[in-house]
Amino acid sequence: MRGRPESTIRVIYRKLLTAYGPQHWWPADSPLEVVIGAILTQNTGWKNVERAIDALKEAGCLSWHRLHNLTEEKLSDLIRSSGTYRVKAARIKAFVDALFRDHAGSLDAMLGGDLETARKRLLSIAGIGPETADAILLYAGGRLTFVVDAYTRRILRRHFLATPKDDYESIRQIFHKAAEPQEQIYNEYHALLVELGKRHCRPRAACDECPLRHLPHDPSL
DNA sequence: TGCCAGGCCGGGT
DNA sequence: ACCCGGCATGGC
Repeated sequence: MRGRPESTIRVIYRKLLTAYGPQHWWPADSPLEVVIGAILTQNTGWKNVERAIDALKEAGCLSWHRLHNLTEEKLSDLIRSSGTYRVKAARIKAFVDALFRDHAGSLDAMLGGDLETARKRLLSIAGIGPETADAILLYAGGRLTFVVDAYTRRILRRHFLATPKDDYESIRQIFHKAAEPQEQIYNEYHALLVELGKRHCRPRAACDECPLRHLPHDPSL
């Protein structure tokens, strides 16, 4: 007796995990580093972000209180290597300000409680959009919310699981409905999609070794 | 040597 | 409701 066919979303997860193995995300030593990294990596390669985090570490500024007391100008200097550094300094400041103003400096408090409520709190901070909010909730807070990035959208379109008119929320719901609802799975799945994206969803990338090449897809997407 | 990266915001149609 | 430019460094 055959059960209901496994959804393509689950098949993709299995294939990626087999091909690449566990990714051990988020690449950070603490929830604080996850938050800072999530903001710094906006439209920026991770290498540049690592440098900026190293500089913050070197300067002894990787604590909420230190960040809170640092001037925005000084902060922007330290994170220069991550690009768009004035914008990002303001965004980190806005986050830290909200953390102390509304949650007495407790990240657990900020990320706790009802999920959608916590998510809306983050989205109300200037510079925290849906992807950054979900990354913080999942990787710093251990909350069950799927992170959708540009690679994820592109991969789903390639495999006819989404169309160009599907927005962030609709793609997020595709995963919430089809993937196994476990934090560990969401954690690994997003990381695996990024790995796939880096290897096969860039200009000049070859598809002949793509782990998903045997699934129905449109190579031109 | 250009083009691009694990977005987000604000202004113009 | 979309669409687009700005933000900016370092890697490939």
